Amino acid sequence: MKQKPVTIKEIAKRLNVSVSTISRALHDHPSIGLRMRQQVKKLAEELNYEPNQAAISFKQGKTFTIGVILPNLGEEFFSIAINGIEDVATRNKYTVLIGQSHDDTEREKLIADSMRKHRVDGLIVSLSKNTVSYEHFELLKNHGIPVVFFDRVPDTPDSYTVSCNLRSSSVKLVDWLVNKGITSIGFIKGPDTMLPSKERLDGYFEGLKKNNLELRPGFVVQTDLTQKKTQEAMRQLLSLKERPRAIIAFNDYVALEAIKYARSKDVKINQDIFFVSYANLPVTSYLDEPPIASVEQFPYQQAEKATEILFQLIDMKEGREAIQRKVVLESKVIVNKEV
Amino acid sequence: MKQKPVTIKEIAKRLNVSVSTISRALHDHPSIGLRMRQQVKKLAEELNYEPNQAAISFKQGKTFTIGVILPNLGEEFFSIAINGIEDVATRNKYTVLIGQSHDDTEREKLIADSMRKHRVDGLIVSLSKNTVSYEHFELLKNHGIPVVFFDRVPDTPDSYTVSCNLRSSSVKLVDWLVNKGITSIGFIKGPDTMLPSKERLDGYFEGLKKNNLELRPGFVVQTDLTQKKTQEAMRQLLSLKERPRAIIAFNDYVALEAIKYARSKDVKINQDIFFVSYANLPVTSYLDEPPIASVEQFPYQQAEKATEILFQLIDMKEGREAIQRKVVLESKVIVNKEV
DNA sequence: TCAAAACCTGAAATCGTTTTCAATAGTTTT
DNA sequence: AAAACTATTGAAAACGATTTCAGGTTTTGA
Repeated sequence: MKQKPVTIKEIAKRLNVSVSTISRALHDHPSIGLRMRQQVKKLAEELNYEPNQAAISFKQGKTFTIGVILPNLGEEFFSIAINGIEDVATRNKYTVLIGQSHDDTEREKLIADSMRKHRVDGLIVSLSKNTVSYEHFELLKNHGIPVVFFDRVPDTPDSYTVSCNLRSSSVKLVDWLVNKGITSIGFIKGPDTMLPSKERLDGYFEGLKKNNLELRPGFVVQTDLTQKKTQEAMRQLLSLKERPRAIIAFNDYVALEAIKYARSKDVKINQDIFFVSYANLPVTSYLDEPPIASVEQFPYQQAEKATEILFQLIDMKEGREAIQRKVVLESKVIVNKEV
Repeated sequence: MKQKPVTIKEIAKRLNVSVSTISRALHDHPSIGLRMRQQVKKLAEELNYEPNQAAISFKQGKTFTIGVILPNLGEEFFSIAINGIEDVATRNKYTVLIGQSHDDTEREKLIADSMRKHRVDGLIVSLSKNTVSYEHFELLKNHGIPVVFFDRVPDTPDSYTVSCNLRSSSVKLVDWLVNKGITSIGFIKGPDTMLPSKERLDGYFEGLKKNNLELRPGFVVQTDLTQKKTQEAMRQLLSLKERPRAIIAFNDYVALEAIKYARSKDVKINQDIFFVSYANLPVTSYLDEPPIASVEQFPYQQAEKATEILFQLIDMKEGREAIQRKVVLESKVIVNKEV
């Protein structure tokens, strides 16, 4: 029952050859004869030999593990992203270590530290909404551990990032609304610490300008992504003498919360006020009055691309110059419901 | 920049003592003098020494890693459960390897295999909905790797499981509905392969009997948890000459899908038909007409308990008899909306 | 004062695998 | 037939930390 694992030594002993031969045979090293190779493989099979990963990691100084730090698996956006990471990792015969920062910078640091101690070969990160400094990741890089960010990326020019073009998609959102005849557009922005938050806002401004609309006072409100602050933001918008006809929300969760609040104030969703947002999460399909449009940010593709870059960084210890530091995917406005 | 990690050897060399002394000093071994101990620790600190986990794993034959296999992180139930597992693991200085079966038994096998190869010290599993045989986990056990299941547990008597008492909560659901004056109750059951599915159904039957209601023909329909089958199930219920006044859905996702379908057929939710379900997921709060009641299954607590048991199994290589094999938590009916 | 106990430290083996450097045997070239 | 290859294998070191066994020094007890 408690059989101890078969080692290469055991096989060597049985075949009366050296361990080096076994190792080479199992790796299809060209200098091993066909007969011997087959013999070894056959016996290894019979004995259910499985290489001791710990020993290999130790010897090679690599763990064949990549770390992933993201805010919250409960958000569909990230759980989809994980799939992209896993798929690429599996393809490369790597395993994935996942940590959730829960949007807490301290926790993020702890996890980064733990990942470093576990000597992951590389790290994929989507930043906590509160993170403003990146030393804990610099530390990793100094230890020779490459780091690639996706979606919630830092603004440092030398870091590797994959993100969506939210500026252009924000412009597109405004365009789309204006095209529907809606010109009174409010905006719920996210935390100022987040780069993607700024991008959205800039796009909103650009969209207004492009359509010759002026920014009305009180039409931009802010949430820190908590339910409470989102409600407060929504309260502010609803208290305006002249309410916006449409509201661009930071993401679908914010939109959901805002919709919920508005509904509680007897606002007729998609009649009095339209909502549009970002992320296009599957969960919104269950609402009877979902945001009428949402910007698809392709979490799977972002994560996939980030992981591919990470593996390039892991593999090529030099010649990194060839790798693009900033990858920007085009996002897409998805219309959920025609008005 | 590409500084190679400090080893115990390096410290030994600098202090002109042996590596054994360093190792002992760092572990507070009693046989090391106070002066030496402090000296070593000071230098280790200065050099930012960090033990090579791979080397330790290798030497000790333990990876200090537990594996987790669950159907789908995208389901809030499981992403909450993960938190419980992570917390307990962190407390025990373990890391967590996560794999998603995506409800595919083949994938589940592959992951279990990969976990075994990575020599995880233990495994937490919530079964894929399609899994009917458990050899792939038996294999792990034969290799001395303990396995603990939670929520979606197998029916084998000798496995360690943590689950919720769904039978009793189903009875409670029926009681609650009857108490509201609703006696015409339909039931959307899950796949027959799942033990928890059977439990729910049994509870439903028991609840009917207890309240002297008889099972009406066509009132029990089945879904395999896909959207399509859920819609089909709902279609069947709605096509009955006498429709049920309330429907007990397998879980919140099924309920959401069923509600969506019903809505599309112009059924007035919470007027014509009431929905109740299982899981009590946060996401349902965004619906304007959510299931009026849901059975809270305490994913965090289930996962936490399962992980605690796993660590008991890992630590006590013998004396396992003391550990309870079947832990059943009481579930609770949560009322979302008074009728 | 001398033996015994207490205290502190070092040498070396060990874990499983990979890899470098040789070494042998057999084969081809000249 | 000697020289030069080629093909195949082995021996041993290395990776970093832990641990057993033993050795040396100091302190304690009588």
